[in-house]
Amino acid sequence: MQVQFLPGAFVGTKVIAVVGPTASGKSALAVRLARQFNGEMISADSRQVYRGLNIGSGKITKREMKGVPHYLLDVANPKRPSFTVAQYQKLAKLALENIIQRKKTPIVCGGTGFYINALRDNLILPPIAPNPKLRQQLDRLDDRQLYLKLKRLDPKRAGNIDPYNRRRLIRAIEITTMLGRVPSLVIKGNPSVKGSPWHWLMLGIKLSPEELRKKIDARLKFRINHGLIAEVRRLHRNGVSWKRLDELGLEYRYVAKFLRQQKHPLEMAFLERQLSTVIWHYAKRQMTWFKRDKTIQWVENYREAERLTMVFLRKSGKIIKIGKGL
RNA sequence: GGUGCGGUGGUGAAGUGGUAACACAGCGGUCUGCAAAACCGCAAUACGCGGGUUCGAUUCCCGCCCGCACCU
Repeated sequence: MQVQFLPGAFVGTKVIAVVGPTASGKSALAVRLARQFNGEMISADSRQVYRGLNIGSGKITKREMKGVPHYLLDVANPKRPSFTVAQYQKLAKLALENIIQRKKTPIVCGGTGFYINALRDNLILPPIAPNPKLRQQLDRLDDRQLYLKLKRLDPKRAGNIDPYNRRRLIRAIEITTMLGRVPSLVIKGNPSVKGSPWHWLMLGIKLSPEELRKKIDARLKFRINHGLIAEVRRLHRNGVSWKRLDELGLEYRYVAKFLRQQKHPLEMAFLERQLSTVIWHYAKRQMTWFKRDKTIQWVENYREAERLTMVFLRKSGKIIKIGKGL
């Protein structure tokens, strides 16, 4: 019996998330769910938010969307490193509310675990914007000095921070420094979580390491043969600096290096191998992030995802079944 | 055939008469405004083979094997 859901047939405070490592097939599965369960997509990908990063970021194409609306794609300018989790949280929340209001099922799909958590757990992100001047100043200090400084300003935070990670050290100091002026906002130490007003079904795509590696390599090959290099070249011509491309990581970082060095075409093989392992590293980092989240239910195929979704939506939701016999 | 140089963990590459750096790859992990980023930890059945010198050899000597270069 075919089960379908009529538009507006259930009221949702429910949202579905599809997570998993890169190249695991999240988008395809999520779109399929969206079509079956009257959903709309919210991307949770820190690179797909940028305009012009398409092939390299694996952004879904118009065609692959199959008519399902997608949010949080192409919302930022790649030239500037302005986009952050905080920004994402804000925009995604708006999109989420909008979708829910229209009685659709929001499906959050992406591989940026931090973004998903920020949205889902309503992380309280300190209301302190990055301060470039202060950062520049702090950047002159070495790790040890930064650590000691933080320890003086906010011993609690110093207690649980990674003392060698200067990027985070700097941000922590930035927060306490700015926070000092606003006593009412003292969330020093380890800030927290507000909790979500919605119910979440967390679906994770499970793949064996071997399978995943194969998919990564196949996809990479495809990208290289279908305009990846040209995309990066174009981005640079349009004003995205080499430095910025480097920050963007993976494909953008290594293809940019490749282009800059003007290497022989033979070096292409080297580029491909290099990218393959770097992307693999990334996938592993994603896995260690998702592994920690015990609320994720791991599925191996669409059927399992579909089943869980059905159960999830049915719980206290109004569902209309349309069987053959109806 | 001769001469020279070299053979160190999966790969690259240091080094020492008292059993061996480092980098990469591998594996594990952190994560509250750059998160495809940044950062941390672990393991390694590693000194070509056989002799000799020595208290002790990966390090010195001899022979052999293999690679590279040059010579005939």
